[in-house]
Amino acid sequence: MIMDLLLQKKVLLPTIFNFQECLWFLDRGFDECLYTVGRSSVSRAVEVNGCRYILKIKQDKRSEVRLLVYGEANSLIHIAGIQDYVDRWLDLRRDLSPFYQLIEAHPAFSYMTSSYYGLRMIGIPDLFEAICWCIIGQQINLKFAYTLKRRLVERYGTCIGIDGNDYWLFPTPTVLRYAEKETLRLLQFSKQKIAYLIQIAESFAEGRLSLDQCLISDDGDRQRGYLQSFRGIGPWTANYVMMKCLGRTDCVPWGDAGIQSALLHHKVIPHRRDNVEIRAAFDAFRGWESYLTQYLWRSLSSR
DNA sequence: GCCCAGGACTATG
DNA sequence: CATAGTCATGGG
Repeated sequence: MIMDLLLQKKVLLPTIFNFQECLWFLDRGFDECLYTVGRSSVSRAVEVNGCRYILKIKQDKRSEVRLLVYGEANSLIHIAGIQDYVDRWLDLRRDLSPFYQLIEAHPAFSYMTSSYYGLRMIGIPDLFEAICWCIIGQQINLKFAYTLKRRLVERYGTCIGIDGNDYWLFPTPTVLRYAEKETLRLLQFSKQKIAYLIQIAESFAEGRLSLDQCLISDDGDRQRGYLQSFRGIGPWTANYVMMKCLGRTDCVPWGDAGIQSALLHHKVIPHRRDNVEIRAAFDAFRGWESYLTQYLWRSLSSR
């Protein structure tokens, strides 16, 4: 496939924003297979309205951020959908000032407003990808989770090459629902996770599970209830998806091992699995729990 | 060898 | 309702 530069435009940035900080979180030293982080850019393949593109988001010397869209020559450009994808990926339509006021006032976390200044919620705009990523990552260490994701993507996803670089699209529900269980076992997925992934893929393919249905109601409890009605989606996954994909700022993936580690490091809780103390820690961030979670996860990796 | 990983589900009291 | 057992494998 020959990809041409179809469009180039300036990205409208919110006030509290630092592209380098976002880039750093996007990379974090893990073996990410769905995008490539460079010194001042990030690139990935996306599918919007059935058309495939390569997106490159790049910061230039004047620290302006530009979006470059590559695609097949003379193909349609679904710019609204692409823009929406980018906005949701880096949470660009959010005013973070209320969150910064809260965190600035916190004795243990106030340093984050300068150390991590401008870090946005790094989202997973595609719901199917978000849910699958959660199931993959349940109860295993992150490094192994990235290994499993790469195996899944390289076996069932779609590769798009441009300028000698390969970009991968996450597998579609239509493909994954017919994946052979024995093959997935060879890729070292557990039987449980194989069953979850295939059932989730079926639910998407048959229209029972979709972003639109998640967003029928704005009510968090309803969204959680809907998501948790699918096998493989528990409280942790539902809340993770609500913050990373549905754009909610008020969710906590309760039970998350990373949150426990971060709160322990900050001496905010005395020991892991102290649910009372953990809830108390989030109490001061009502409405912005998702962002506190994001910043706590950020604190787990150091430069 | 042991315990923990960015959990969820089932069985049992 | 609360708790224990199960799943899988890599990493420290």
